[in-house]
Amino acid sequence: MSRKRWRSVKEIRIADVARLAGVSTATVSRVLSEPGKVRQKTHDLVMEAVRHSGYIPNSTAQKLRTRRTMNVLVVAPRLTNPVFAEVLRGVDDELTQSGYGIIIGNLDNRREREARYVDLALSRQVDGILLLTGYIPENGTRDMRESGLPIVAICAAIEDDTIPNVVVQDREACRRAVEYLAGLGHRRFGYISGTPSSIIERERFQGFREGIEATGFGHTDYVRWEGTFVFSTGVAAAESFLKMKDRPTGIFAACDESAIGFIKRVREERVRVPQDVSVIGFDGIEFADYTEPTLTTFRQPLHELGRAGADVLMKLIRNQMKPEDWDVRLPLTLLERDTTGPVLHKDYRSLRRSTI
Amino acid sequence: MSRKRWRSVKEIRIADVARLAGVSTATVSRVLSEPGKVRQKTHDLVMEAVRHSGYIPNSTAQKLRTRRTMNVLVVAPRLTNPVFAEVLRGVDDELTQSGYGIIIGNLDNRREREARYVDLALSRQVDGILLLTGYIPENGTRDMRESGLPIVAICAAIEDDTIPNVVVQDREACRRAVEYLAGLGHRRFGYISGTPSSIIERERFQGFREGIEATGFGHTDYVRWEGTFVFSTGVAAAESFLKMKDRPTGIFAACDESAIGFIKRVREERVRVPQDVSVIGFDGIEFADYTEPTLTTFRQPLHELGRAGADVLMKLIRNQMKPEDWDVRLPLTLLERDTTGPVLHKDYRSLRRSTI
DNA sequence: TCGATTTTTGTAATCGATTACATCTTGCGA
DNA sequence: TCGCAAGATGTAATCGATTACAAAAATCGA
Repeated sequence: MSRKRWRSVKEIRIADVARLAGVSTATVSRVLSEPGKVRQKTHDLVMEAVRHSGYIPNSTAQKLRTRRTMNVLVVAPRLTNPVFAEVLRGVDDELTQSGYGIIIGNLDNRREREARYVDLALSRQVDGILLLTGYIPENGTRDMRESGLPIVAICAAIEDDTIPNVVVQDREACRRAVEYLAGLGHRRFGYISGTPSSIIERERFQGFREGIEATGFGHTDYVRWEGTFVFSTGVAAAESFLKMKDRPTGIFAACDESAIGFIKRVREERVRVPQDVSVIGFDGIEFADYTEPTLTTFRQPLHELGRAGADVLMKLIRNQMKPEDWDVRLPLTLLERDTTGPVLHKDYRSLRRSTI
Repeated sequence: MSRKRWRSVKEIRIADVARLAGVSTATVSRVLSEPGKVRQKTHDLVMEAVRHSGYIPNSTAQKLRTRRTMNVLVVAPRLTNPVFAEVLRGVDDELTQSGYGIIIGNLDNRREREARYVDLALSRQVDGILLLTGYIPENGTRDMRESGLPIVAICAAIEDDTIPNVVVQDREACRRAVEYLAGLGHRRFGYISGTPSSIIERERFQGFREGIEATGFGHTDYVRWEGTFVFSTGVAAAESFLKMKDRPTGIFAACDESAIGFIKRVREERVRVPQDVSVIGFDGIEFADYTEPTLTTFRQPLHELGRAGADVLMKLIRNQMKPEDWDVRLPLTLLERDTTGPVLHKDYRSLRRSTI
């Protein structure tokens, strides 16, 4: 098997172009980056040389000299999570348009991975940082703030005066979720949690509890199942649910995946959704519209969240930030679909008889 | 609202450390990158200065001098596709371990976006390229090969002697899919396609047809529904299916999403899966295990694919490539789940007798 | 046409590291 | 103690662009 070897491309430098056009490197540089500063005739001469030689500036040299890398670091807990993937898409849309590149920092839910990205920031490989983590990564000695680079938090808020937050109104939405279930007649609730240590989870649970209190039944009758933001958490919650005598009838899951896992498992045991138990999710991932029954959930404006976060970051990089733009909180939309419905039985005893 | 402004971090350069330690910059550089080349005493002196000053080398300057960027460009058709997200995870695992960073090139299914990444390659912002696209991106004038950088194709093969392919045995798997359905007694088949212009789709359809021919019934009795690699393609195929008089009983979808879309839609019309129609998908995304019924599908070793691709690329970058490693074709695994079953329909009773 | 002013272009310093080569130390054997 | 090789460190060139400043050319009015 004889393969061609990599073409060893002769690298064309700005000096080569200058020689070809019979001008200095300064002039070539100006033609390429300062429009209108060079006489038309010279300009054409240089452009001809550029075209002819196929010259493309070495971006590393540019970066060194200008101190701008035109790259942004995006740190996310897990890229295979459709929520982050979609946010990243929004970020990408916005940044690409302005000529910025994206370096991804995928933690894959392992915190030890964050150190690497702190170093990356400290060694000035990027002009700014987008955090989807809800906390400031550190490497044991130092944290990302010490890079002096602009940082913006998306998805999960960070409590730090120097860091703008671009997030959704989770807490309000979670409260509304409970109110919605209560409005359908539900009185006993279940909460399927996300990763307990995460800011997002804390916000959502807080909202859930506020909702419970707001129902005004004078008591907080709910079960809480702990887990992480994955399918299997819902399955585990379902196992626990199935063993209960007095099952809750209104379940709120902190993410769509666990809602889906829950539904799948309980249906296997012939529990009907929504007749026997109503389930409401959170996120609005595309997949939630393809389950059976289709999932009632709150849709996050994920793409918009990414765009807005990137926009704020770029303003910060360019020093065009106005204080009133700092914090953004986008609303969520309730998608009323088929996993929620009115309580059909006033008394749990009769419910059980009719189901089994 | 008074916010703290970004700390203006004073940048510490190698010269500062050298002065602090009372040595030359050359020595500092050697301490940091050539272990054992500097006398222990000097070494400790320098390290103390480094620690004390919190020095981290400016990576842009390093890149310029060493001509190594330690970055890799990964071009993918669409990042919100769970298949690519998972492959990217594998790539990330492997590259991160070796100190490489990832710059993402998300085409978002829009080919006009590829130009940007060609320029990025030509301006030497990366040391190598991983293509998940199945073709060589170009910017109108030049294509990525002209960067002279090592390129590796994953997921979708590229026919170019200079580019190693790290892919799966799609064609074989697709053939087996048909054989599997045929083995269950199916004689009329349906094929739900992916994006027709993509290499992946062509490979899979080719395999499907080979499978049909291999059944040896002397005819090719199948319907083909065109679409792209998304849920809605399956829904559209289902609409067409539902209108047919002589419906096929064995459906093969070129990806899990469209299989899921198909199943959801036909079940809405009380078509039973697998009693009335068997469906088999392709990819093995996590979600396929949470549908109802759970989806029979071929699992791609996605994570492994990413790792292997990254591994080949790094070998190429380091010039350690042995020709026999060039092409990798990983096998797929059939996950027999609940959307496939024997033909039950009475018209086929005779067939069943003869086959089973 | 001349000189002053403005515009265009060139020269060389600069960004911050690495590294070839030169020079200085050290260690060791005679 | 001296000489020489090996080892450690320093000096300065280098990577490839941008840009401050200097110099040259063009423009314009008198």
